[in-house]
Amino acid sequence: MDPTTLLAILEDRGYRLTGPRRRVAEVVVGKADGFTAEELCSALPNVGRATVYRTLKLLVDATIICKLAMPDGEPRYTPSHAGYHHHHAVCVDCGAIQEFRDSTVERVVKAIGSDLEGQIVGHRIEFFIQCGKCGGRVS
Amino acid sequence: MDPTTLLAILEDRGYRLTGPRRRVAEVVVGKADGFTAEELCSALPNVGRATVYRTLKLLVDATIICKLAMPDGEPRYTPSHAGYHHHHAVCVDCGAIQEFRDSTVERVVKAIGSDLEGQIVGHRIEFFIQCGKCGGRVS
DNA sequence: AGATTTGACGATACTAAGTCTCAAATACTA
DNA sequence: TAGTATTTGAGACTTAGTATCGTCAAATCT
Ligand SMILES: [Zn+2]
Ligand SMILES: [Zn+2]
Ligand SMILES: [Zn+2]
Ligand SMILES: [Zn+2]
Repeated sequence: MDPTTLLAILEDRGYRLTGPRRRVAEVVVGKADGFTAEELCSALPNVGRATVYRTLKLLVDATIICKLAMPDGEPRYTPSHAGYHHHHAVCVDCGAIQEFRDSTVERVVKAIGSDLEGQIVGHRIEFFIQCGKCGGRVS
Repeated sequence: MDPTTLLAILEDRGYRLTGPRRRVAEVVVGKADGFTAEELCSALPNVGRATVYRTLKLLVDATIICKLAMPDGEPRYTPSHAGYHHHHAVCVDCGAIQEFRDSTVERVVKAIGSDLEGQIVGHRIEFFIQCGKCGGRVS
């Protein structure tokens, strides 16, 4: 996604197109392999921390980026390419992210849900990998 | 699990059975529905924060308790009943936790892994539910 | 039992990640 | 372009957890 499209989506949702948001958009779309909030803050020294975090929240709400958690719980953000429900495989060494969707997974999720007491309101599925560059076998 | 068994496991792993650890064990085994680290600190005002966190880490390493994350990322701990690999369904309202294991899930995980670039080194699967008590349909 | 060794404790300082506040700046609207 | 609601950002604050280090006590040895 290019910055202009990203900003258009925010505009459609009723947000103003401000300088700081433009600058955040510019950086976010360039981070194909995901990033942490702090990385973004460092990359944008003249945008306030609060604004960076606020904008991240807007982008997550707009499903322009995804927020996911590393094994230790550290949050990581990644530009979302798919327009639909999906999950992520994250390289634990370099942070590279692959999105995937698998209908079998979703079917199984539904099946398990019917065996549990209560009603499923959400699920989280994340795979942790070592990518090819980082020493993992390339399948 | 009763406190004595829990402590025996720690002892087997080479740790000393100290007063603070006994007290932590006592409280942890009573929290069937999971708890946060801060809850544990409050429940044990005469055990230092550092010791509470250190003991939690020991218990996670010994697979006596599981550490999992709520949708917003807040960590939650829960006594583990299963001795094998499993996942969790957490009530987003009251924090009640169900453990589950499903061989289909694990098979699908393996299948997806072979489609991804790199090698899977771990996975996280969590379901978020509303339990019966909290308004969710009882299936 | 008493002495020794070493692991564990806990008060406190510190760090990291993120949120809140509010006056000032800015983007849209008419 | 003036009016107004939104947004910004410096910095204080909060929350969750870690590091330090002198003190203490559990296990071991004699
Ligand atoms: Zn990698
Ligand atoms: Zn899914
Ligand atoms: Zn519940
Ligand atoms: Zn599994």
